[in-house]
Amino acid sequence: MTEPGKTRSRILDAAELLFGERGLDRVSIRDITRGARVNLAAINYHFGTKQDLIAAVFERRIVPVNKARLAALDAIEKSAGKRGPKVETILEAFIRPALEGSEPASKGSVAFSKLFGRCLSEPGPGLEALLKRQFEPLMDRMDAALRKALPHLSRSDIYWRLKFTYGALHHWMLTKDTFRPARVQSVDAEALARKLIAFAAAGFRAP
Amino acid sequence: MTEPGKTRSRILDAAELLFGERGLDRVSIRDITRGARVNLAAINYHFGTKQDLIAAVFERRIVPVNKARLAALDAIEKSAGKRGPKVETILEAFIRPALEGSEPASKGSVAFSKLFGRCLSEPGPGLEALLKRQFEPLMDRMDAALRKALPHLSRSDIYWRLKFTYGALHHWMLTKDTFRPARVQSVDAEALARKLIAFAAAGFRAP
DNA sequence: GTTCGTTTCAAACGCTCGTATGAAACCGGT
DNA sequence: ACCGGTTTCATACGAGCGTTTGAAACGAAC
Repeated sequence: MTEPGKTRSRILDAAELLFGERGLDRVSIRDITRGARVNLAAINYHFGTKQDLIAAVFERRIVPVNKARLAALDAIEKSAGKRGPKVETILEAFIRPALEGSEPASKGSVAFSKLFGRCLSEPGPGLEALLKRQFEPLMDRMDAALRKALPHLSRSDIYWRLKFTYGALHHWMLTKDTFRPARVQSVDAEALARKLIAFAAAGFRAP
Repeated sequence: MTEPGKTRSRILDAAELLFGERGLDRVSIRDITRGARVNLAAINYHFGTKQDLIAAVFERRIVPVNKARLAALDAIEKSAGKRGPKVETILEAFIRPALEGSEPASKGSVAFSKLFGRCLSEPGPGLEALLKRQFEPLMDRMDAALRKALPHLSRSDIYWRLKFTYGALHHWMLTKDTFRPARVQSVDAEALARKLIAFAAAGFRAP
């Protein structure tokens, strides 16, 4: 018998690792239970369907990331006072928690980054409702903050420029160093955040 | 017996449509042969493995797109003369053919857009060599053109800013209007290209 | 009509999948 | 010790998968 009380988290850890490495559909329930060293039926018992497990794996990471994003927005709005925060600061509140949430000092780090990129690009049937619930408040807050920072920009332009920004972010999280030529050095999340914030802030300020 | 001589292209069309709609792994060989109204063994006969079929589906679209990109780069370099083309023009040469290639006046249009976004974000084992072959010359040309247009930028910065740009492009092609709020109007490829070029050109010019 | 290479066909192979089931084990409360 | 709810277990179910195989059909050349 597996060590009691740990089955659930072992499944979540193994699933996260494998889903990150190989994608959601190329990982079977048996792969996960093998990796977690638990019985096959444990997934059904603890989570229900594979789709439910996917949602649980994702949710345990995205919820704290988006909470941190909202908290960061609160903090920057509070300390900016009447004029509101600058574009760079707003983008940082959006980008940094995602990158930090995907790079804890654990071995799940690369896995979650890829999983994050994957699930946010192609949620699949089970995740769309979860994503909508999770992201609508955050996107409304981002929209409001960016409108204040860039009052001449239409909401439509804000939407599209924000979509380009998170498209680039998700793409990086998913692909990391794929196809990077040898002449370009790899970057960590910190450096990537700086580069993306500079790029996107300039893009937001485009005429 | 299926109408002779058409089997191969019927398979390619059906596969493209289904891979685009549902992703590579969620579409079985039987789904494709059902959609194409051909015999199950036809895929093995004409293409070999499923992986080989994926590569063939993708290759028949990406090759003309990248050819058009290189031709567009040729044309703008020729007509710009000594000073070289502007960043916007370079980005247009990169972005527009991809969007045009994915929106022919056929019913495969949305399918290829998603397939393009998907394969370029996560190629999978069979496609990496093809992608490398297809993209290395293009990326070298883009690098050279952008260096000329922005001589103060390091090659590293050019690489990362280009990655953000195509990350955003691929993300849009894959997700289109997912999560777009009702207050924002949908855009066609033409309008998207204009917006992304403006955004990215400003991002390239960031300090 | 015959031959031969190509193409299509029906069926099989060997395997894996996600989900479900009933029994056994566990643990805490009485 | 007994009970009951929870958890783990081994196994089965029903279905589907990608690949292969040998025969039949086809079409062009002689």
